[in-house]
Amino acid sequence: MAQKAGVSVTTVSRVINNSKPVSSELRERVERVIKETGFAPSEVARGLVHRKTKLIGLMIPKVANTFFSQLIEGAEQVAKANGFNILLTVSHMDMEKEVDYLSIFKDRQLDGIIFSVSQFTNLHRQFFNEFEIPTVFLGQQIKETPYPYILIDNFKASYEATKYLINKGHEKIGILKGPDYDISTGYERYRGYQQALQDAGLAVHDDWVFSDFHDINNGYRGMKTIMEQDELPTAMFACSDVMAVGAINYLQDHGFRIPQDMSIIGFDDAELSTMFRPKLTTIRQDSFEMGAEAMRCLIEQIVEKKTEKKEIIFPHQLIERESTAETTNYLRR
Amino acid sequence: MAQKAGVSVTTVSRVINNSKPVSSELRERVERVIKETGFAPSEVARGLVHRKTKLIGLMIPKVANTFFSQLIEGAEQVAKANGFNILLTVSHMDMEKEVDYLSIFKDRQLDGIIFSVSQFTNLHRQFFNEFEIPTVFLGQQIKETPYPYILIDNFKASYEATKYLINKGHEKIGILKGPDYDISTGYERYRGYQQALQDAGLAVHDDWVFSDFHDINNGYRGMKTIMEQDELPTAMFACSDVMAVGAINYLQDHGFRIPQDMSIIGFDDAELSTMFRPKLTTIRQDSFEMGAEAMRCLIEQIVEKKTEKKEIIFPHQLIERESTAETTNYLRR
DNA sequence: CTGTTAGCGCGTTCAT
DNA sequence: ATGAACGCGCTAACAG
Repeated sequence: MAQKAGVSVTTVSRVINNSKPVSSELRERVERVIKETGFAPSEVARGLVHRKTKLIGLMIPKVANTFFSQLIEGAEQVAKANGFNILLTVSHMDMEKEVDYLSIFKDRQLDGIIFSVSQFTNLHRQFFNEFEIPTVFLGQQIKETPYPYILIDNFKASYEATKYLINKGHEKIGILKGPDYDISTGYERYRGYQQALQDAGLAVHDDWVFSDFHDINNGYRGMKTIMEQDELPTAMFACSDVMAVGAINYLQDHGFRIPQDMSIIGFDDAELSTMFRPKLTTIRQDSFEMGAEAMRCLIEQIVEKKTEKKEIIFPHQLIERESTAETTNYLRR
Repeated sequence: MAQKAGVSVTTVSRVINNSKPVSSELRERVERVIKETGFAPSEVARGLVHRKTKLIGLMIPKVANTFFSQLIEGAEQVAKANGFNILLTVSHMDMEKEVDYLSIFKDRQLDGIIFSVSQFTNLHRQFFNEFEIPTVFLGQQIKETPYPYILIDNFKASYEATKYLINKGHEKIGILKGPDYDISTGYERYRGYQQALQDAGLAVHDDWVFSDFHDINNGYRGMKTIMEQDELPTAMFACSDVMAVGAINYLQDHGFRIPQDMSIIGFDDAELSTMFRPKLTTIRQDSFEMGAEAMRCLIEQIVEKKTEKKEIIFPHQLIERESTAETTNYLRR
C-alpha cells in the first residue's frame, strides 16, 4: 500500500488519521491508492498499539427475553454511534460461565464491560479486585466495586404494584417471583410485596408464593400450584409479564375469567402485554433505554478515563390495563 | 512475566501453547508464576501474529424478535464451545448499515461472518467480490457468492400453509406478508401462497394482500385494512406469528371469534404461539438450531480453510392448534 | 512536511 | 531444550 503510493507507511498513517500535516500532493496520491485498493488499516494492529479495542463485552443471562433483547438493541445503537462494537455473551444464569467470560473479556482486552450479574460470588469479587476494566452493572446493586450500576427501584415498584392491588380492595394477594438468588426479581421484588402487605396489615401467605425462572411454563405451573391450595388469593403479582401470561393461561384454561375471577398485575411491559388479551396491567421499565444509558455511562468511563461510583435509578411506571379489577363477588372454593 | 520466572518469553509461550518441549523444571517454574500472577496472553497480539481473531461477526436485522433472539443463542452456544466469540450487529433492515458493518467486520479481521441479508445489493456484491472471508448467509438463497446459505423452504412451507387452509374448505384466503424486498418472508412466502391458490383453481384477491414489517401493529393494521373491503376472506395466512397475533387482536377487538369467524395460520412457532389464546396454528422453524448449524458450518469453513457452496435447507413443520377451523357458516357482510 | 526508528505482545524461525 | 532475533501492521517519537 505504502509503496504503491510511493510514500512511507507513516505518511499513509498520517493521511488516514489526519494526525499530522501532509502535503496536498502526497495526500492526494495516497487517497487515490486507498480508493483503488479499498485499503483500510487493521483494527487488530491498531488495538495492539493503542491498547484499545473499541470493543465492549456485553454479558446477559438470556437473549430470548424481551427485556434483554431490547436492552441489547439500545446498547448496540449507542455503541455503534460512538464507534464501538459489541461482543455478546450469554451466561444462562451460570456463575461459572460468567467468570469464564469475564476472563475472556480481559484476555481480549475489551475496553469495557456491561454485565448483568446473576449473583456476585467470590470469583466475581476476585476478578474485579484483580483487574481494572471499566464496567457498568445492570439490574443489580453491586456496591463492592468502584463501578456504576443501573437499575430500577425494584423494591419500590413492587411495593406500588402490591399497593395498587390492595387499593382495589384485594386482601388475598399471591406472588409469582424469580428465584431467590436473583436479587432483583427474586429478592427485591418480594421484599416490596411483603412490605406493602405488612403496611396494610395483611399477612404474607406462604402458599401463595411461587419462585422460579421467568418463563411461561413456570407462570403456568406456579398458578396451578397456588390454585390447588385450600384457600385462594383474589389477586396475583407476577414479577414478569411472561409469568403473568402463563398464570392467565392456566386460569383461563380452567374456566376462570380475568380480571373478574382473579386480578393479575405483571412486570416489564413487554410487547406481549398489549398483544395479549386481556391486556396486562403491568409495571413498565424501559429496557431499550436502560441498555442505551448503560452504554453511554460505560463509554463515558472509557473516554474520560475515570470511573466514579454512580447509582443510576431508572424510573418505572404502573400502567393500568385490563387484567386487574376491583374485588367484588370473587369466587371462593 | 518472563523475567519473573527467570526465563525467556519464548519459553513462556511454549508452555502456554505446548508448542515445543520444555524441561519439567522450567515448565513448573513458569506455571507457578502464571498461577500467581493470573497471566494470560493478549488475544490482540496473538491475533496480529496469526491473522486470526477467533471472532465471528453476526449481523441480523433485529434482536427483539423471537426468531432472531433464539438464533443468536444457538449461534452463541456453538461459538463458545469452539473457542469463538460473537461480535453482534443489528442492521434494522438498513442496507447501508449492512455494508457499513461488513466493512467493519473486514477491518477487524473477523474470522467469519453470519449474515442475515435483507437484500443483496450491488454494494454487497462488491464487498464479497473484493474480499474473501468465510461467510454463511441466513434466510436467503444468495447464489452469487461461493458461500453456503441456510434457510427453510419458504415457498414450500407457505404452499403447505395455504393448502392446509384450502383443505379446510376455505376459498377466500388473504395474506399478511413481509415487505416485497424481503425475499423470504415477503417474496417467497407470497409465491407459495399464490401457487397453492392457483393449483386449487382459486384467484388471488389483491385486496387481501397486505405487506409490511413483521410486528404486532402491522398485523393489526393489515387485518383492519382487509376487513374494510367489501368482500371478506374466511381465512388468513400470516407470514409471522406476530402478524397473526396482531390480526387476531384486531378481529377480537371487533367482535369476531377465532377460529369460528376467521381462520388464521401463523409462521415461526414462536413461544408466543402457545401462550396466546387461541393457540396458533403455525409453521414451525427451529431458529435456535438454525443459528447453531450456521455457526457449525462457518467454523468448519474456518478450520478446514476451504469453503464449498452448500445449500442447507432446514425442515419446517405445520403445527395445528386452535386458530384454524373448517369453513362453516362463516359470516358475510 | 517527510521518513526512519522503535515498540505494542506475541509466535516463529534459527542458532546454540 | 533454550534463547535471541525477527515480524505481524500499525502509531508515536525523533530526525532531518
